Amino acid sequence: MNLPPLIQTFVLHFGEMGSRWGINRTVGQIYALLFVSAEPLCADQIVEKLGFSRSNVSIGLKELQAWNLVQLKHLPDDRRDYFTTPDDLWQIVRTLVEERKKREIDPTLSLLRETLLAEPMSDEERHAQARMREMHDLIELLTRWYGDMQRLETDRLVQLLSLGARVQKILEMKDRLTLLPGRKSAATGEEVPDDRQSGAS
Amino acid sequence: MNLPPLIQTFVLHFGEMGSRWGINRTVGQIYALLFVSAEPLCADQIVEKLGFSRSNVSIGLKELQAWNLVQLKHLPDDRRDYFTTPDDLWQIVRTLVEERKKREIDPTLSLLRETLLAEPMSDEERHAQARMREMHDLIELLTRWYGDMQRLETDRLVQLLSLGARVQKILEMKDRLTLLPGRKSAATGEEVPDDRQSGAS
DNA sequence: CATTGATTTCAGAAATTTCTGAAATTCAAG
DNA sequence: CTTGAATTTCAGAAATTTCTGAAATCAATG
Repeated sequence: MNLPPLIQTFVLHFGEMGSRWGINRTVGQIYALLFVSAEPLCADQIVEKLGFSRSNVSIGLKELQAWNLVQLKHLPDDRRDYFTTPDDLWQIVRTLVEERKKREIDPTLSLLRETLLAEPMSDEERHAQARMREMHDLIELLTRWYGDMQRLETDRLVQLLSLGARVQKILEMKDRLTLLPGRKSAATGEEVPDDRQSGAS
Repeated sequence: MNLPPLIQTFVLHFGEMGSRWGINRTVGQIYALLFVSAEPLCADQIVEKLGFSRSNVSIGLKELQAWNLVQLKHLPDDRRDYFTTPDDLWQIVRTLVEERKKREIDPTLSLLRETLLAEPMSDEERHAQARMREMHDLIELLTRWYGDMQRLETDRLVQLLSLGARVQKILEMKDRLTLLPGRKSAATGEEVPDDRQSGAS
């Protein structure tokens, strides 16, 4: 491995982490390297820096492409493919979550839905089914929430995340508003009379 | 494998999913089985139902205990350990997230913090460090947010999740309130200087 | 349409992970 | 203590995953 120490540390760490996430070490390291590199790299440069075999790098890059985690660039007068990660970290996070959802959550939801249609043949199965329904509902709640967040613009999302627990206060305010008779909930967004005086102070 | 079809499907699926999550198939299956079982099970019952070797089950259970994912029960006049999963699914989710954070996020944050202290020796390292800082800040934002959510009572959390994108409307309302000069934010009840974090993008 | 260089494929080697059965350990009760 | 049921440990077997180098494929260029 042929890297400045700071970068090497980072690359090795991501290799390790990758393997805990079901991503193989090589792929994790390649990604980490691309992530910190100022310029796009081609396969041979990666071979040179990480010391894997050419074919291994090739397969790793293909996997990263399958996950939509890298972008292809081309330099003029050079037909090699050069790879980078998106500059925008939020974009990376979105992609990561999206792909994991596609591969893990969605199939699980389908399986649960199917299983819930079956007629239980025993108390044992009846109980299992009840449990699966709980899981199904919870995953669906989370998924729906995630879908909503995914759609927000990054700035809004960051704003919301930064708010953290303080959003709690807003919910309490919403409750107060909701309690006022003859009004619709501000939170549900149906008809909020534009009256900024009401909840506050 | 000695299970009603409905349960078997579920157990096998979770075995597969487990392996994508860096959890081995056996452990995933044991967990799934415990999850849908009405009664606590002891190691031998698991052996009987899943057909693994006794020692394999023993190791799997130990791993689940290390993850805090199972509870121990004892029956009167029986010194075998019986295992269950918590009834409350939200508790399960909390534990899962907590443990993954402990094993994956926290070490990564430490590594990033350390790396950011080093003096870069080249432009290459300087760029890498800038990138790592972005990552560090983003993870910290997410972690902090997660900490806040973790602390909410389940009911509040569910309420918040159910709200989904509609929370957006509330933020807009908050903005309107905030814009009025010389006022305290109705939302947070505190003085409102600008939002703390401006994000890592 | 042949040449050249880049890239991918693939079969087997190497490494890692998982699994097993036998032996060792633990611990409550006699 | 001893006994015996329950559990854990551990060394090696089995299975799976990762990695390699050689050969095949592809695609731009003269």
